[in-house]
Amino acid sequence: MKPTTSDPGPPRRSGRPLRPIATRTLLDIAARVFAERGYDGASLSHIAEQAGLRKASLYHHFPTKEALYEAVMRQLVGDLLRLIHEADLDTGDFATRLDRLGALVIDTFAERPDAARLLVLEMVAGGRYMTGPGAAEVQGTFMVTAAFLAAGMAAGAFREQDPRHLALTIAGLHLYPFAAAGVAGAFLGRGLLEPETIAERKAAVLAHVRALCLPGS
Amino acid sequence: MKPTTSDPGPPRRSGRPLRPIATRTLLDIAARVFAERGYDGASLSHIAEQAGLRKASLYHHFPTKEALYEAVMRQLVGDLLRLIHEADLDTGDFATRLDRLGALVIDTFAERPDAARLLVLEMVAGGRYMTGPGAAEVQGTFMVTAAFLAAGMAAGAFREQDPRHLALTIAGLHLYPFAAAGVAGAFLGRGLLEPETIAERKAAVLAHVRALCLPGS
DNA sequence: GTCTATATGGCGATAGAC
DNA sequence: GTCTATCGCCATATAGAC
Repeated sequence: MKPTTSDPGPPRRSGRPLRPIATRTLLDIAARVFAERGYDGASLSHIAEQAGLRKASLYHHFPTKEALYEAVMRQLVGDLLRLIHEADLDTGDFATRLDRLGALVIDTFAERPDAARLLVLEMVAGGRYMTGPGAAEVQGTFMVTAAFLAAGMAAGAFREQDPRHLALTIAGLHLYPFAAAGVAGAFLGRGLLEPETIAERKAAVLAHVRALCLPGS
Repeated sequence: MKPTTSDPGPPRRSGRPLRPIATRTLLDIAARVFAERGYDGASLSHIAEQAGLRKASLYHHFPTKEALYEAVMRQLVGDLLRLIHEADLDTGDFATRLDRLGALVIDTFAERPDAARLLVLEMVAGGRYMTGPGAAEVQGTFMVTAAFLAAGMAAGAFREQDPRHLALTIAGLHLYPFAAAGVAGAFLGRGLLEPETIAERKAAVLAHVRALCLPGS
């Protein structure tokens, strides 16, 4: 039945690269798949397929699935922290800095839809990265945020309240709708990531954060 | 060391029940495991082990893993919706009803830590249940919330704003800290589910929601 | 740097004894 | 209603050709 000689198999001949792939490209594709299906639900076969190569070829770039995932998370968190540092959040009055930070976060999640999903999946279910290499970064980000809010209160610019719970609340109202973009979009009747919806959401979030922080009008 | 005579294999001899398990107990255990590891990460072996029986025995209670998961989600959503209906949220002025609803949600998540995790995991990653039997319930809950907020605005009790984005924000500030209870507790320096922390969080959330909804002090 | 082919293990699910 | 035993499949990971 089968040609007994060689039968090179279904897809294509072996041999040379044809089209080598950049590790950075691989990371972006893997990030998308991990964000869509979670760590356990994302198979290397599927990631490889999305990247246009074979599962075994992934092992040339990363030694294990865990290592690939950790690289994805490391790059994501690194990008986000760099972004925050580049925006100068130390100038201007407290209300202005509040607006700038909020707009920056919304724009970032709008441009990288996987970011909120990956972060929330990590914090909720996994801790594959956060309980480990990323723990310090996450705790640090919360601490910095709480410190900023406390400073605003001490300066009399923000209403007096528990800065840690305020930080948790602000994180939640930012992260959740983008992490659950599908559900949110269905509720809004229009994709959350469409430009008009993004603009709506940004205006709403800035107003919400102001209402939470600034003294009564 | 061990009685050498029979050595019936690792766990215990075959045969009769010894201790039959209630399906409701099984659902609670499965809910905990699904909440901790996600759908794909939760193996039937592990669920069975937690329940004190063998993997194959689960198939007497549920025909497939999907069916078990759907039963878990159905019970969870049912419990939550029943709870909301039992609390009479149609009496009192708008500010009071806002407080009652907030306190109810916090108390619920405090008592059932898996609830927020499962809901967020569903909305973020899966949609195994929500894109299907549960879609209507979730959308309906958002609609009802938005309608309540809009009614408060029309009555002049709440500040005029987009009720849909306000509903998303309130959902996020409620859900996220409980869904990410581990991260939140590490940041707060004390477990989020300890009674003192719960009381703190409840007071903060009620104040936050009031600040978002009520006109400037 | 990508491929084919394969090793090994855990998964969901089934059969049938007790 | 639970058990032991097993099936078939797909997962991660490895070996080695080109």
